[in-house]
Amino acid sequence: MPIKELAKTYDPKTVERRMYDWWESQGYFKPEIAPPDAAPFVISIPPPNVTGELHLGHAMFVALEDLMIRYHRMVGDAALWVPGEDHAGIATQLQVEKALREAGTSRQAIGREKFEARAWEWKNKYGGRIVEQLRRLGASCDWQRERFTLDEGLSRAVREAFVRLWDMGLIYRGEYIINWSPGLQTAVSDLEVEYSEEDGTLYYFNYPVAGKDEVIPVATTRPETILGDTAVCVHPDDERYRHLIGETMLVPIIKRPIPVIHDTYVDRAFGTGALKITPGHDPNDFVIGQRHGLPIINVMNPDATMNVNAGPYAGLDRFECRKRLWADMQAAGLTIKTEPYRLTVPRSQRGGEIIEPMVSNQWFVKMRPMAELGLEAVRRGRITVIPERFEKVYYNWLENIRDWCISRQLWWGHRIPAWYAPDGTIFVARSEEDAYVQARRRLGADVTLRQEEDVLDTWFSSGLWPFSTLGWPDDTADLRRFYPTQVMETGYDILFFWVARMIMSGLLFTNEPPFHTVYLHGLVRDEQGRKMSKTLGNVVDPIQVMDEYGTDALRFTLLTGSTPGNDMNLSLERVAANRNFANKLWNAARFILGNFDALHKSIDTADLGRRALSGANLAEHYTLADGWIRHRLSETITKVTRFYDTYQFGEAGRQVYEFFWDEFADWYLEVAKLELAQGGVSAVACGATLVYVMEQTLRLLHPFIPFVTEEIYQNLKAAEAELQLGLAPSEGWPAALIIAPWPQAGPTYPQAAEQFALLQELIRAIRNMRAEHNVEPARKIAATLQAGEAFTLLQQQAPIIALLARVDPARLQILSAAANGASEEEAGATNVIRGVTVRLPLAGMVDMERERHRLQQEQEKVDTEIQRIQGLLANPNFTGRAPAQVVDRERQRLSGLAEQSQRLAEQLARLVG
RNA sequence: GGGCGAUUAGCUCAGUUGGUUAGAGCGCACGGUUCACAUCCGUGAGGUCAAAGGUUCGAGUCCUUUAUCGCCCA
Repeated sequence: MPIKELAKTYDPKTVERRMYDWWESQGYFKPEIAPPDAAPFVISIPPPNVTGELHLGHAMFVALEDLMIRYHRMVGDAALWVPGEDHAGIATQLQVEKALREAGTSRQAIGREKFEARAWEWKNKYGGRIVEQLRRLGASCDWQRERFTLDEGLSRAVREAFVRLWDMGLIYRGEYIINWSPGLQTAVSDLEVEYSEEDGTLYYFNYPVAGKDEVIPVATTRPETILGDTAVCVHPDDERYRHLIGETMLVPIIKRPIPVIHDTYVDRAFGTGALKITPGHDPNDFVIGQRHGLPIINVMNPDATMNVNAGPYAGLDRFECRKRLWADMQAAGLTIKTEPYRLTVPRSQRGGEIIEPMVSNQWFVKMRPMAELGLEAVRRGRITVIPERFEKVYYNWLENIRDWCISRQLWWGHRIPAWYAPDGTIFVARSEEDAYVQARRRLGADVTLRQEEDVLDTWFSSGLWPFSTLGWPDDTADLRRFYPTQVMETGYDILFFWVARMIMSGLLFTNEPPFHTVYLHGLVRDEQGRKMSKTLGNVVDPIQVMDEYGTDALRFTLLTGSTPGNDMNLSLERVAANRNFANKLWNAARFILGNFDALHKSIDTADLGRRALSGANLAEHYTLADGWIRHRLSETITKVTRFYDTYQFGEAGRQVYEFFWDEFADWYLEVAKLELAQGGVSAVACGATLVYVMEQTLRLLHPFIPFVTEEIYQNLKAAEAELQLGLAPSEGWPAALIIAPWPQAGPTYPQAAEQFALLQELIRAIRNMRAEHNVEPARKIAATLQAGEAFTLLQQQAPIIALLARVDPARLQILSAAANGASEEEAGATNVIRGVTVRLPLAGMVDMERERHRLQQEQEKVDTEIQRIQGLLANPNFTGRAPAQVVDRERQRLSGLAEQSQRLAEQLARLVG
């Protein structure tokens, strides 16, 4: 019966889409495929911007989260990955506005309602794109549970949360200094402002005292704010100015009178030792202003032009105003000097425009009480952060948290559920109806309400994500079964923006931490460690990488090349190497499948009923190599599972990689060629081992590289079933690898492992000697092994040695220790491996002088090591304090080395003599 | 100003309770058309683990100081 032959190389393009669609159609992404009593394992996706483009940050989180989800699915948990997207207020609004501009209109021209309609159109048009791209990465999300922050359910959650916060007194509205983005014409939160050190100018000038011939010199970096000054402040103990406290000053040019006040906040040594106070446009001045009951004057319009309070400068842009005002002050003789100055400029995280601190009427969340909850949860270990060091960062931020400005002057977002009565009374309610009910009760039946125009910060809704996506505030079945979630995996750059806020709101609204573990990954940078940016032109597009190398290669690279919390420099060479790994798996499978027909015959001719093939019956027929590779597989399963369970995914991946390539492919497969060719029972045992190890390794790798592993698995399964080889796993072939049970470590074969290791060393030694002496690779040579205790072992395994070291089987002599060198007459290369002396009689090919030198060097190395260990063992501190295991190991090494040294000495003596 | 991270082979990176002779991929050198794979195979070279000090029987790993680069907070 012919079985389907695999292509010579693995081609991701023909597999990925088909496989993903199949998985999804089978319902494998749904938690319901696990038994109803299975423990849930839930991750809420970090919702990407609905109109965004896939970047490597997305690829990173998908790789990590999909790995965890797939692992837990295989472990048998009810794995649920809740997908969804974020409406990303500012970003999306900007895109829609840009489109409107291109169409020759504007948001203001079409009005709020039409704008919102356009934004939804935009969302529907481009929103599918990012989702498609997540699928492309292999994300095994339950798409039937997909949510969007602006959908009806989540909007309801937002209103509910807002109302509850208001009722608890944790939301307030008022005039405070906030960060104003003139370009976007909205307030932004503290987190959305970045500070950059830049070269600027410090302007020194004299503040004239009204009615006197005195002045107070002050300095500022922003002269235009002079127009909003409401005081000059000096230190109470400052001899220079003390006598002027209480005097009235005149604001330059506009000549508005303001007082001289005193406050110990002033640093006498800095600048002139006197401060101008602008409560309307400086956060520190705002605080001083409050302390002293100073009036607040706002001198700017929302677009950062000067307003009527700026008198003659009204209408000018702030920077133009700065120039003109300074020039006018110069003319008036008020200026002293200017000097270059390094200043800290607040810039918008989005777009980088200069942020203006401005007093404005906004909505705020009082953070202290919530922060306490958030701190407690982590302090008491209800939430663990990986890596741990970010806990400190988290504490530090929450301990110094400031109130959160949540209102945005945008149209795309959750409109704040607050209504104003004509008299200014605020009614916060879950719906307009509710607001009216409240209002009518207070203000009479004919009251009319106007809803707040502002929308909420996008992060307000994101903060509810882990529970709002599961149905909160309703007590849904999903919420009961899947909340709290288990792991929150995301980039460390949004620890404050998002993670901390989810923790706080989860604790406040659901009384539970929304997840027990926070796993933070780092940024993906370019090969030189630079941040990827469009302007630098070093952006790597994950789609292109997947096109070229396959999704699995990209995933494996991201997963094995990074450690939690650390940035990663992505190297395309590494992606290529991992593509090669996928191909290696593919070809190993191809080899195994290619032998199925022969195996079929072996089974028929071997004196074994097919039913007797499995398990213990076959174990009797395992060869040394079978025992060895099965032993190594068991060890690998144990180790790798431990790494998965402790979030050391990179190490887990590397371990399987090395096991598969360096041990299974490089050694076992080579041995298998021999066994299979011989036929009979041992061939059958070999076939069983091949299938078993291959299949188990595919399981270990599936969470990393789902596509190639599933494709191979399906081929293996189909071929085996067709030929009825009886080599299926004991519990049968699961329908798909994605739902196959996670491997359990099988029996170990320590003796086989040790013996095979000796074989490997011997074979490597022979290969090494061949290479050193330039023996043509194809040439079969003679070899003598003086085996010592390993005599029986080596005799039995002689065919393997012959094959892998390319020794002529007829001229491979294996001698017991007693029998001494039958081929002494021949000069040759020699080496000693553990107790075994290897001699290659390479007549005429060996430079005896060089050989002697090499042996001497070898012996020196061994002797140095012997001395080191002898010293160690002679130290009572070591033997007394080191664990017995460690001491024992050293003792064993010493005896091995001693023997090796002795043998080397013998060889040297022979050469000399 | 406070805090954190990085510094390991030419390059990109691993190295998690301190325990043999510090690893991988790529690159490099030499050699290979062995019927799974040249996206491959074999062999090899290459590291005072940033520097100094300390703890310890034992330090890439823990502590202190310093240097360089980067990030976060103020």
